[in-house]
Amino acid sequence: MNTYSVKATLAGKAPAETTVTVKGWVRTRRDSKAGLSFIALTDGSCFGNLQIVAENTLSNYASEIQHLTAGCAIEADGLIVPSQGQGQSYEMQATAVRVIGWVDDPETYPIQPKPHSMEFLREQAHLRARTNVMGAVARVRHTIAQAIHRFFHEDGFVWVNTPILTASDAEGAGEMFRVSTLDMMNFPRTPEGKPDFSQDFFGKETFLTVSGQLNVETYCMALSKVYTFGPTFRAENSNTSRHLAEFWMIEPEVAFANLADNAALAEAMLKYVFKAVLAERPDDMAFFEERIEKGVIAKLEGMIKNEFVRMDYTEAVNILQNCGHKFDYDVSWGIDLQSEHERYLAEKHVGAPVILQNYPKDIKAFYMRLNDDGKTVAAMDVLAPGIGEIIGGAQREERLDVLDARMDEVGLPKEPYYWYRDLRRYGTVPHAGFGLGFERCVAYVTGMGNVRDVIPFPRTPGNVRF
RNA sequence: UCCCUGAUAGCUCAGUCGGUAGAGCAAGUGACUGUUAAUCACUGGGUCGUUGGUUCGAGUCCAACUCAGGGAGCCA
Repeated sequence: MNTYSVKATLAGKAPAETTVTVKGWVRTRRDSKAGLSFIALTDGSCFGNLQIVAENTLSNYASEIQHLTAGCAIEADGLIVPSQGQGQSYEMQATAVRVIGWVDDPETYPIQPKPHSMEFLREQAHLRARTNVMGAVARVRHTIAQAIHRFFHEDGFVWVNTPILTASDAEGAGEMFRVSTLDMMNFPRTPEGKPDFSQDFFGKETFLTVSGQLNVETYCMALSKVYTFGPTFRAENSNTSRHLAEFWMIEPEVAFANLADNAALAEAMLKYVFKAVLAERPDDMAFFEERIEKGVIAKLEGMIKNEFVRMDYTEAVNILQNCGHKFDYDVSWGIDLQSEHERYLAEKHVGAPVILQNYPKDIKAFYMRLNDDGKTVAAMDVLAPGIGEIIGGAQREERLDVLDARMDEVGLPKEPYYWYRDLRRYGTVPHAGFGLGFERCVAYVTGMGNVRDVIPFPRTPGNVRF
């Protein structure tokens, strides 16, 4: 007997007049004393449930079927037929229902057929995948990841796996997690009494990566179009809906490209992703539209249709200074824009994503390319309404003398970066890239308000339980 | 890390002026001629986050701590 997914049966892909098998978990059970029960079955293959009609003529009707509760695992055999009731295309007329796994103590089973708060579900991270929301998030997350790989692949990019362990202790992107095999109770010490990392596993102090960018630039200088897609770690004590200690990041890097090319790539990539989600996951998006964020679908359609606004930092400062809006923090040229400023630009002034470009060099990283004005660098941030900075990127400084001057200015030692500087000594070319926070992207697409709810097992300060 | 708010049944919450604990959903039992997070009736279910303090008496007032949420900073 052939097994069919819930998705296939609802799409009418199961053969008519043939007994098939479905397998999954009970969402709800409704009884009718007409002598039958309705079981809503999910197997995660799509948003919808398959309705299984089980009549009291089944041998285990009273003993088992009437005791099924949310979460029970079952297999059912039967005919897939057009539904006699409203609300679903097809349903199964069951000839057998086998219970594979009961729910122990249904009263305390956390996942009940009712609304749960996201905070509660976060405490039940091992069970929350069984909910409508998390199932929909998981499928959309997968769709986005696949779309990103497809977008780059179709455009001739090569996926480069940059290292997760790194000895660069000054990548400048944030606090880092140390990785060590030294005995923390009794570690070897230098004459100065500090930990002697020369006796550690790698012979020097080692961390988890905060960015694959510097590494991926080396492959960019050989393969022209490359990107990373992998986990990233930041030991910042950030407690917000947009930060995780462990998150996934996509970092394309393109040779012979400038800032305008970079912005165009970011825009094309986001549009490609949004189109893919709307096309491939209409069921899940309809759910997000109804229960999570009214208007998400129109939001994405608008992003696909309209050109992203490009705006120079200097212009943004002028707008903010003359808009008449009272900000908690005053705006002047040279400051790092506050969340309230970015939000005003994206949400009020433009009402759509904005690509802010050419920031003052003093508030940006050392590797960003110095513009001819000597004051700004070719950096860009993509600000999305509602979530803020979703992408940060730049054209890189390809001129060794300028890069060295910048490193001196910032006070970075050259020796650890000799390999990064070598890229500028041997066949250097203009190049540019950006970083996309994967969870921020998933949150934006689904309308979910917290990145902790779009990653299966969020890691945040004080939370590494599951 | 800073500011604000919160923690009461399995879940979501109410709980007045300090006077001895409530609802809805879920669960159990029963009713109901195909239901759509069904409906109706009944039943069981509580260390009021932790510790200490004030008081004859604390879910309620005070302090500290823990955790969570919103905002900020840092950033993706």
